[in-house]
Amino acid sequence: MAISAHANFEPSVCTHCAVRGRGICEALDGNEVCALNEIGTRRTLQDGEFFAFEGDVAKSFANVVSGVAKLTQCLEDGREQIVGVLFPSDFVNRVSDGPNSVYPCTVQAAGEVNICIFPAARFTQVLARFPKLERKMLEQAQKELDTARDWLTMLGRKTASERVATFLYYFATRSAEISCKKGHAFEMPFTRADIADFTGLTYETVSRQISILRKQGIIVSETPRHISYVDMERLAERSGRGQSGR
Amino acid sequence: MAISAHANFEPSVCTHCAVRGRGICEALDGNEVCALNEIGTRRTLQDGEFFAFEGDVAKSFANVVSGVAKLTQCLEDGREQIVGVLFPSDFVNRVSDGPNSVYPCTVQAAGEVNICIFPAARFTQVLARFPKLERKMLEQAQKELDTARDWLTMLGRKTASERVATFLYYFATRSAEISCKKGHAFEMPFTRADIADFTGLTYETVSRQISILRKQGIIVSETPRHISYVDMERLAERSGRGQSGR
DNA sequence: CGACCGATTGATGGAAATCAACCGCTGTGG
DNA sequence: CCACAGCGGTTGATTTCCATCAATCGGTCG
Repeated sequence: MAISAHANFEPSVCTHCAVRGRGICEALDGNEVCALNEIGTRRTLQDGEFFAFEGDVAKSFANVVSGVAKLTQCLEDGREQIVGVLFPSDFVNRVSDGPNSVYPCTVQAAGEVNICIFPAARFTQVLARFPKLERKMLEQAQKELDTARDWLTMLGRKTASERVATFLYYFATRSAEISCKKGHAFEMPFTRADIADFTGLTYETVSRQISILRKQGIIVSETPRHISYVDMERLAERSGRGQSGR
Repeated sequence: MAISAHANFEPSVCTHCAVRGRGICEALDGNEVCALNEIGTRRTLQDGEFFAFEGDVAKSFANVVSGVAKLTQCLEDGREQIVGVLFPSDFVNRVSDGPNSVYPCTVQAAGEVNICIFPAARFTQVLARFPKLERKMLEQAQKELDTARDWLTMLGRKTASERVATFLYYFATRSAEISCKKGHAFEMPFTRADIADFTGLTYETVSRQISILRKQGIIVSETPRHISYVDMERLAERSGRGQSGR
């Protein structure tokens, strides 16, 4: 007997996955997501562990399930820049130019990160079967592009204090989206040096700017990496654009 | 009689179009491209003319046919940053989030620009018929993202002289790709102020850095906006990354 | 012709980098 | 068990690179 379109064969690992309803998996129904589950494997990255290196051939793609990862680029003398941040449901891939395309940046865990890994070749086959998946990836790529462009404006035109405010606003916003909690308190997996690599500053300057925000009561933090309160209103003012946490 | 799959109904305006073999149109064969031609209209933008404004609802998309356009973002006090450059075959669109999505940045002609305009709603219908088109757009979005990320590293971590070298290397490379000419001479539609908005510097600093490159013989230019020779090798060295003109 | 714009170059100032000292915490080995 | 090394973070002193302010030039257009 043919499988009914309404029978639900969704794997339980997917049903219980924190990002089932977001990101690329959202595009597929219970039966379709089987195809992804069949080729996907779960893995945990420890703090600082790398998933991929800039210039390596992209043999596998990955969906972030929990935690935060940074995308970085380096200049040959070691100067480093964070060019992207992956939150749960964000997808690392490289479908652009054939099977031998390389990662344009390094992917490194900031804190513990759970990912769902897909072999690139097999993912590409699945992709060919589900146009909905491709549409979802296009939408994600355009959102990432919007974000990257906001950061270009930050790096090109904002002052040190605006940059740090922009970073904190962005991180608080995304953290709240992910955790679905109100109140904008969050755990920060980034060190001061990471924030410096994000904002194009030095870690000393970042530290000073955060101290100022703390003294002004715009943020409250007991330890450097735990933010217990964020005045989003005033942070937005200081970030140089009404809504520029995007 | 049914139309043969091999009959060629490609409109002559497409056949003779400078970007027929590149960008999104490349994805479609002669018959398929009819669908785009039916909804597309040609238009010429004069130097400085705007195609779209940041925050406007994206009612139409456009393919650049000739010339160069800049994508810019502003802070409310007027500080400006160029966040993208459109060369022939680059496509302006916003499929991400429904029919009421807004342009994330302003699109402005730098010099005379020819574009092929598509009403957003009708383009979306055509898109639904041709998955190949969507794939092409995904590839383009990922390439734009790669470019934007390279620029993040430029703005976050490079010195003034490296930034100007990076800009010139990028522009010379893309100009050569488009014109398919060897020798890396090119007409520069950007003013010093535009280059400043690209590199996150002031126009005075840009002018000084270009003067230095001229004195060192790395570039030769009779008038400020015409570059008659570029030593790509030495320019790449000065740009801070072996291949970072991308 | 004079006004204006884009560009160049010089003089000066300031924001952030660099250099440096020190604190608290963690982990480790004598 | 304590000494101490190492790391992340904070804060102060000094330097530097680029922004700012300013003067001038050549070309174009009304």
